[in-house]
Amino acid sequence: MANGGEQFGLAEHPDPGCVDSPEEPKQENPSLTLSNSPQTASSQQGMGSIKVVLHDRELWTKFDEVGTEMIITKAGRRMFPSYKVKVIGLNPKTKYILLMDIVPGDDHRYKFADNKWSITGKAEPAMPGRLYVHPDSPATGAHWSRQLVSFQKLKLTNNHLDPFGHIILNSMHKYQPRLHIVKADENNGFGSKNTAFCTHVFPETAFIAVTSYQNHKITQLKIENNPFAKGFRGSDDNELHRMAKLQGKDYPVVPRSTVRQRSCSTGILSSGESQALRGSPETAGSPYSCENSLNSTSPQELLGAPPTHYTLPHPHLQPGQQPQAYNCSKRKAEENCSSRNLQHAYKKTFNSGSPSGNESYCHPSSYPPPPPPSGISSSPALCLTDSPYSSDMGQRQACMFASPQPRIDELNCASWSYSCPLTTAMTPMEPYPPYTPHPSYSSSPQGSRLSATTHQSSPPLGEHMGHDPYQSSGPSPQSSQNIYNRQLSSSLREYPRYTANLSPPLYHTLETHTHIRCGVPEWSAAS
DNA sequence: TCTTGCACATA
DNA sequence: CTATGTGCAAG
Repeated sequence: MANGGEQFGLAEHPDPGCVDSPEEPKQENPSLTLSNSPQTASSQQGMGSIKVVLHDRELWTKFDEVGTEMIITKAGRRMFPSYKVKVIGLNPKTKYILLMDIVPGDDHRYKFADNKWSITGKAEPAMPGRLYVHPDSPATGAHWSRQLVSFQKLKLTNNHLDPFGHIILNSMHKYQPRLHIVKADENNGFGSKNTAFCTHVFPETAFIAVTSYQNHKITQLKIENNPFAKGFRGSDDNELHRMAKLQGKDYPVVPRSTVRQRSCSTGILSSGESQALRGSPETAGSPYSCENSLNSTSPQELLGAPPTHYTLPHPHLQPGQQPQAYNCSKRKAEENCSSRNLQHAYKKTFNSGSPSGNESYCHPSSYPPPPPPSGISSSPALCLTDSPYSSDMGQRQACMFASPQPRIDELNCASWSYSCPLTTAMTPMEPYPPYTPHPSYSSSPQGSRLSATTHQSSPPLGEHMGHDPYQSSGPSPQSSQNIYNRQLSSSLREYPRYTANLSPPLYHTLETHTHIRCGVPEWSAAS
């Protein structure tokens, strides 16, 4: 993000067709899915035609230009702007699970000094990532398409022992939210082999987690745009009154009607000084997405799944990226991706290199991925299973898992994270210590919500990206980004023990190591 | 840096 | 009305 300016600077559209243009009137950025391999499984799966548009992209862009910060608290704090998307192209009758996770944007620790963000060291070991399953999941394509899909209730916490299923993050670290759409059709249940899913990343939603705001510009943007912070808005007069009140003086309050909010306007940022300048309209568009469908059934395979770690392209750095979606469908490892299979398919980013480049990645599903050289790859996998718990029998649980990294810390994390049942199964396969399953907490009555953990590891940034480049042929994405895929496990298993625990709200966490790299060296915020 | 209680806001 | 989400400032 922050760094922005770069990416946007020019908005070139690499693909005409694909993306949204910067100027689009609204914020819709269609993600494009383009499918690379339409005919492949993906198309069959129907995941290839899915487009995701980030709602209120302009607002996100305003924050991003300054260097978005999200407060994290022990109790859990919502994100603002809220992550809401419009999903297009789903099969109306097919059921899907929509979920989010938030992965490290890089492996740096940041500090805010001299009115700007800079790297101050290496990131802490990633916390176990958790998944936030949209409460409506699973639901039909018709349902999801009917209105905006809001992840507004998702909460962020800095409590590594959080019992509520909130997404755990480290303060002063950069993160990238991701949206995953998993096909949950009955005929294609999680357990089945062909579970397909696609991932969408909007680079403009990247942020640095903080316990208190660092950049005053961000504070102002939050106050101006978040209805719950309306109490802090006000005309100057109001400000004075408010201040006075705080000091114990009670003066009549002036109507603050005058708040100045800006609408989200134009893509250009208004904030006057936006610093960076990224004006990038482009981002809006679509994220890159990839689809996958897996066949692998065995846990092992799952585990073995390719590490998908992908790194994100630096969004920020690259100028004109256009959002595009990539689809990768992998049925079998052999198929599409097979060649690719590099074992790890991951996307690489080239940030520096090609401005417009984008890549998509496919992951081979079937091969166990050799760990990336750097060792850091992350390979999250998704697994879905039907859960008995869900209110609806049919509900499924979704979990992401990835092979853990060898790190101790992570291991530890794993221990406290809730693990998905599948995990267990998988564990054996994994190179690293297994996850221990943990009871899930349920917070919501409905069961629809699951949380999983993903472990993130931090890879060496630069390097591992490079390695295998597997690039996708696709068009280059612009703003949104990439996607990676992972496998889904087909097995449906039930784990009795979990059952009990899983109460209605199911939170499952699995660990996955994923690491996204956005490489931005610095976010400069600007200013 | 982070936590806590507060006033003020939404829903 | 209640419950909950905000940033602030004090600790």
